[in-house]
Amino acid sequence: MSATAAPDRRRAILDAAVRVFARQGFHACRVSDIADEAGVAYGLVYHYFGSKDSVLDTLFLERWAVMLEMIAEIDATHASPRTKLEQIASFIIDSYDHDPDLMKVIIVEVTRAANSFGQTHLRQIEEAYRRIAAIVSRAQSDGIFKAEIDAEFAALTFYGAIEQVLTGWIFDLLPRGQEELARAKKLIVETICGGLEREARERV
Amino acid sequence: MSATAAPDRRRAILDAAVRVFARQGFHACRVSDIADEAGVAYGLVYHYFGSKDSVLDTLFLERWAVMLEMIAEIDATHASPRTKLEQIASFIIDSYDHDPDLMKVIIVEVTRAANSFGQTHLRQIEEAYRRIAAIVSRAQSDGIFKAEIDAEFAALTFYGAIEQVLTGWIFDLLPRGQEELARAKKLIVETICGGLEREARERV
Amino acid sequence: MSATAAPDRRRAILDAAVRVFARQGFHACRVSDIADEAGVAYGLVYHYFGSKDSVLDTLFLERWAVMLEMIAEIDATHASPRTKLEQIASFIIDSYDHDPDLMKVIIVEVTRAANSFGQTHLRQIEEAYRRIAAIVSRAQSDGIFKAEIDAEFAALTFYGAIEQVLTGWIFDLLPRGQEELARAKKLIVETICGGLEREARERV
Amino acid sequence: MSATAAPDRRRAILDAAVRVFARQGFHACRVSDIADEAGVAYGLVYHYFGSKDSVLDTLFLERWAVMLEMIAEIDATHASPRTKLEQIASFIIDSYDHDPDLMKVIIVEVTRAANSFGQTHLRQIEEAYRRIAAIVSRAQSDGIFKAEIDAEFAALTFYGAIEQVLTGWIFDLLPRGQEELARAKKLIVETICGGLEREARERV
DNA sequence: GATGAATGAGATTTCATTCAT
DNA sequence: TATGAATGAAATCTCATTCAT
Repeated sequence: MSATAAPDRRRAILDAAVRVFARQGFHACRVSDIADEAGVAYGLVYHYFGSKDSVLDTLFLERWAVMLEMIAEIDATHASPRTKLEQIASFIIDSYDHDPDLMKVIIVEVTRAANSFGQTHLRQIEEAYRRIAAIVSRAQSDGIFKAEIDAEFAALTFYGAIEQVLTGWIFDLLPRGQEELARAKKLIVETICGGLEREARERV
Repeated sequence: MSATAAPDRRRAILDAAVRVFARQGFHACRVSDIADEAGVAYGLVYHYFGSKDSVLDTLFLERWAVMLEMIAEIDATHASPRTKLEQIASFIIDSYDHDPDLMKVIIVEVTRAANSFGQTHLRQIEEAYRRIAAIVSRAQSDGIFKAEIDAEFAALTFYGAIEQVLTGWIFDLLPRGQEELARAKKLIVETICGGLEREARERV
Repeated sequence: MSATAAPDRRRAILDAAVRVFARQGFHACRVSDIADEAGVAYGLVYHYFGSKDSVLDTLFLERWAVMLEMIAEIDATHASPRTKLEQIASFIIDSYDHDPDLMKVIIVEVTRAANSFGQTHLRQIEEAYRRIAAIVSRAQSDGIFKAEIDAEFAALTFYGAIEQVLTGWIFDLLPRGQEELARAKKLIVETICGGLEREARERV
Repeated sequence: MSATAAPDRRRAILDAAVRVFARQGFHACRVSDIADEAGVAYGLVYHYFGSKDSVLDTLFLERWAVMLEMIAEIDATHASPRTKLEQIASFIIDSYDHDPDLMKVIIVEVTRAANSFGQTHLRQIEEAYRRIAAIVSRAQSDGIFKAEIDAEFAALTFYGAIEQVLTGWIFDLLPRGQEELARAKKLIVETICGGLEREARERV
């Protein structure tokens, strides 16, 4: 660590891009908006990144790598399947809590626009599903999860539920406070693992 | 009424737009692509629609109205909550089966980009959640669904699961045949209503 | 005169055009604006007039012919030169009083934009100057007007003064009431014929 | 300071615009015509000016500011009212002599189209009238000009006369040589100040 | 590394005009 | 006469990207 902290302009550009993309949307913003927000010259964006797309790519890839790594770590523990899923949901929701703009950009501009973004992103996203599916799959082998629901399918359902709840917060369709976030972690997993229905014997 | 129906150019433009949006994406396509696909002159798109956005708007609003109507009808029956949810899932999946391009456009370009599209769309989307939530809510009052999971929240989870599965098909992350579609209807509902976990007493 | 007055659509279009041109300007208005204002279908404008330009042409030519005729009539009388000029100024100002929109259109869109409009208009406008110049010229021969000011030149000055005053009213740079209009007739002529300066012998 | 002055592209665009506007008219020319004439890329026009309108605005405002300044300076001297008016007429005619294209653009496209151009321009134009009116007004207080002709009114008349003569040159309705220009300066003022009529005692 | 003027392809949109009915 | 859907050339403006300094 040096006394004169060199200003990391590259980082500044990425951070500024998050704010700008979140505020205006990827398509609606101009490269100059990013430069202005970062307080750097126009051309510097092109010094560090080859294109506007590349800025978004970098943002996504950086963050998604962390998520993949995290899922792997969680899966390596000896926790129960439900606990593992809860940890994954927790991680994603905490990510949103910590940097809502970044998560908004990733969900709204990348995950949901996989169209425009080449196969690279799709493969990354798929990898996350695969890792979640692996957890489900093992739980099925262990007789903890029902065998009749495809693991891949269950993974999509699980991730889709989380993403939709995040989308609800992002677009103000759902109240969003510390308490709600904490509750959401439990409820998503309770819904997906335990189901909405009360067990037959519980019913009045 | 004549045997040879007058060509409805407005309709032709809308139908062409679905194909073009699905193929190239809303942002990547030009208005001339739509006109070419529809076999009409450039300006006619602007004769019937004020702008490129407005074409997408119309497409979404048209289809979404059908969905809202359908949910209302389903809710008006005396079926069980699980059956109602299954009918909703069936309808959406059948919609995809019947016109995958249109559903792709609605999911990829509108639902997931609610950002760019004003509050109008958000309100429409919200209305669908609300209607699903109403079904859940009643099931809770009736003691069929667990009371501890907010109905709004459950609705989001349910819809998110369906949308993600559709996204899986759209982006070829999931096999997509008649059998898969039929299975998906059951499985999504089984996951959300019954949960992934086997009931305790079933476990070995 | 018939009991069922046939609606003169051609006239209606011309009258509507005056209002629309005055309100929005020739370039800023669309042919459909004229049709709407006239309460006729789009294509009818093209039935009666070959083009948008032609509508303006017709308006100008119609009115300008009246003015040329009027100048000729005035010149044919035995009134004094000053009286003749005063009658011309009166006629123009009365025209404005009677139909300010039409005069606005003629001054703002034609007279002052002679550029865009071919030589036809220029020749018409020139003819008016020539007729005024003839009056001045004769007054010079008769020893009533100073001989050292070219008649052509004096005509331009005279007409320019009137047009500028009209412009002042049109753009609200000058108060515009019945009294002002009446006063203007006198003052323009007094300025041009008598001059702004008091005669030497009158000065204190 | 280098011998080879850096090319001022912004200036080049403005100068090119004058030529193009004068030649083709503001509405009839395209932005690309300006860029071509200036020898710069299309987009540079938009880099320096927000719009085509803004190019014309800049041209007008630049020149008009010079004129307002000049009137103020002339009025600050102790010359006679007639001399002051003659200096103003001289300045305007010299401006035309020096850059006929620019004056054509200002007269034909702005002054005479005050319609399209917001109130900003109208206020500028009005200010010129006001300054001329102030000169007249003082001459009236001093007993040199007739009191019965409103100063505002006289200013309009005076300016209108000059503008119409310029228009005569612009549209080739009047011969235009060095001699004619010099004569015009005298004659306009002689007309407006001294009047067209010979004084009674001079008449035969 | 850093700057921002310069480039120009390409997009949306407008609207005068045509024409089948 | 009268209609207005249909046409498509042309215009403005945007903005990602390049590049000389």
